[in-house]
Amino acid sequence: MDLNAGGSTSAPAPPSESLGASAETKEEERRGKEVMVVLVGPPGSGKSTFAEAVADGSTAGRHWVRVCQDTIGNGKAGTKIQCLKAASDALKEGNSVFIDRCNLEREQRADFVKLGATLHVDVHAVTLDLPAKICISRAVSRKGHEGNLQGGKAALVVNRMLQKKDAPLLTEGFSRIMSCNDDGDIKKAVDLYSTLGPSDSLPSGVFGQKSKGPVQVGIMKFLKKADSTGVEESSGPKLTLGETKPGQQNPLPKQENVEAMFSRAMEVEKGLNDKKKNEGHAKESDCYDDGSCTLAFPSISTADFQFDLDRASDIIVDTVANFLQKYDSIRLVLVDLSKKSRILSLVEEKAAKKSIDSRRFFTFVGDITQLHTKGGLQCSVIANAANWRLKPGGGGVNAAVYNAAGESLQHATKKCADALRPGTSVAVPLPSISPLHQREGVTHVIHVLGPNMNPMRPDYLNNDYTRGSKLLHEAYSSLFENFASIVRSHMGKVNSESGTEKSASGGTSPKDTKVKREDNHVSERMKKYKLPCTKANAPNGLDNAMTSSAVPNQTKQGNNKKSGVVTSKTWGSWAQALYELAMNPEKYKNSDSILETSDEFVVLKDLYPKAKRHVLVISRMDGLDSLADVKKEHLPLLRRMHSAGVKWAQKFLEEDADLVFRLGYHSVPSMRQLHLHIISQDFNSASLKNKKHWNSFTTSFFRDSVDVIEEIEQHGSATTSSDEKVLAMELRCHRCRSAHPNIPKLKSHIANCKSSFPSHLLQKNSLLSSSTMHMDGT
DNA sequence: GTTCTAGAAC
DNA sequence: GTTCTAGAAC
Repeated sequence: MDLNAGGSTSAPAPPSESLGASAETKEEERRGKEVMVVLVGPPGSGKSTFAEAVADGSTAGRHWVRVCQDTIGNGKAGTKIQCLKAASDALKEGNSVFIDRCNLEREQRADFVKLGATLHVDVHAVTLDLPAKICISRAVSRKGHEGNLQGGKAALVVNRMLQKKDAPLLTEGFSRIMSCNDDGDIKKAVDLYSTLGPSDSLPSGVFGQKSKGPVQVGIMKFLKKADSTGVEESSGPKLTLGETKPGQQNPLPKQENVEAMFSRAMEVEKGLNDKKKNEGHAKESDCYDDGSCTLAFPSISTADFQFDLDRASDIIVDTVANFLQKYDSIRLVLVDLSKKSRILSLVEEKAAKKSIDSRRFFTFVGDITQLHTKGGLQCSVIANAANWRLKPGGGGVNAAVYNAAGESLQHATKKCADALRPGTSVAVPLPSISPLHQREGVTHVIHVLGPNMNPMRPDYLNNDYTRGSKLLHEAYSSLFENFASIVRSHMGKVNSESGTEKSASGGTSPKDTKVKREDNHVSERMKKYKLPCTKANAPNGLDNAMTSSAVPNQTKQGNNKKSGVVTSKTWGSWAQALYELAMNPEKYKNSDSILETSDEFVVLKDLYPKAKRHVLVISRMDGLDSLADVKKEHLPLLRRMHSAGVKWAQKFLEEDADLVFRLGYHSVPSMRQLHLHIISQDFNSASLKNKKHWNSFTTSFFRDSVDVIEEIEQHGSATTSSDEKVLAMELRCHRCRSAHPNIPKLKSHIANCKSSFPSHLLQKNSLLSSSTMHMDGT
């Protein structure tokens, strides 16, 4: 690492003012050569040693003053204000200063930077960026430390401090930032400052920072991740900013200078990236040429669904930026028919503002079904603004895509999904017989359903833009992830010959990790539920995204007929496990978790039991998702589910007579498919972890089975008055009602609380214990 | 529903 | 430093 690169320039005096060479102007002249060096580093990083070494070893006639907060109060630790005063005085007297305090947080440094600006002196940051271990061991072992920070206390403090560390940035107002990563760097920095003559100045910019440094990261974020472009460590003055001509003083960067620096820095980085790309990523341009990595998509929801264009354009730019950051070698094109399209111009404007790489995301005016033949743009994947039935017709993009693709798209779509929920998408491989495939080279169509703000269309959101924006965000994310999944499998095929893991994954290693994690997550869940992996639910790294969107809410037809298939409540993919089990219990008959199966219900041990005994009686009726769906006609079912629950409680009581059981439903369940909880009231379980868990079983959120049945008998439906607010309530013991500050404390309380249960539970037949069982004979 | 994690509280 | 929670992601 060449800390000296850029040269410490031996500078002749700047041209002085020609008029009135008074003492004052001489003072002015002299100013600008003083420098304030803000040392940044935790205790033990060697700040004092650094400052002393320069002050003592200065060979060029510059006078250095060390301002040390640990000694500033008559040899004892003082305040920041004292330091500021001392620094100010020293600078005014023509000295240069070292600010010898930790200065790890931006806020801590800000006042010094400000002081420098006021006095028109350069402010440098020198970061002593040694491994935490070293700092701790030095801080721990030192004796007689000025600030009395040594021993075990020091380790604690160093660790705490490092957690809050903000690396210095040019934008804070530093004209020069220098990082020392080891003792060698420190020595070079000490030499550099020691040999700095009274009228010398050092070049501005960032020096000696590893690639993780803040400036680089910021730029990389715009242009590409450091790891993927392989830009080497920025040793030396990559950013030769504010070139200091001999003799020219080096003023603090003003805001516009800083901006100029950044844009230049970005150019430097960009050049490097381009170079790298040309050298090592020739595939990328191939990939764009054959269109295999390009997705063309229309603006979702902004036409017939009347979504606000301004909001939509924000969401597009936002999701695109996120997506491009996550993946390399992928290109996105927003397409609209009209040249005057407002959404295109809004998106263009906002994308430019966000500095999104225009080679990887741009807008295109044309027909999305004729991009190749009419527009000369090759895109292997196009998105369709679909309707929820995934049917052809309607108008706009949907009609155009189905028309252009022919019947084979309908068949192919049907194989993948029956319907879509707003905010989701489904990728459909386009058969090669499709004219769209043959003529335009489109291999996949991804159907997307966005939120609807048009009262004449289904799932009207009534101007609820909170929900609408969320859904639109989800829609684009889902679309892009589906696209990434296609590209991955394409790349896998293309590169399968080379056989290396990296090439097979399309080089998107961060995402690979993520996919693997998801797989683990899914298989873990499968394992826990002991659901054998079938083709339908098998976790598959490449197709995961597609599978999960292709199997949305309704996996079976005729579901929930009463409301026309799509219910108001949407269920995430994770919420489908009970439904899947209820519909196909035979698939899981070998599972230990299933205690009983009948035509009407399945009894399952809860896989994350919240008490010693916790089982679910799951209705098998398709379309009965939760208590809200229950009507009088379901009463016989509810009674039989209740009886089954009582039977199992009885069985458990035979094994442990101390248990007490409660049977009931969650007002708003997290898992789809009506299920009755049978849970022992000890709540002694490691799976009971949070407030929501506790309150869902001990507040009005838990609806006793007996009450539910009675209510439906009387009113025809169960009240849903108790909403999810009660889940956030304070933690109270379910027996004595005492309040507890957190879950661990609550749990230790309930382990010992012997109070009787609240009378309202005792009076009803809500609780089942060995004594009540005997009395009731049930 | 769980897991993960940032950050608040201690 | 640890413990705990709340929110996001899945």
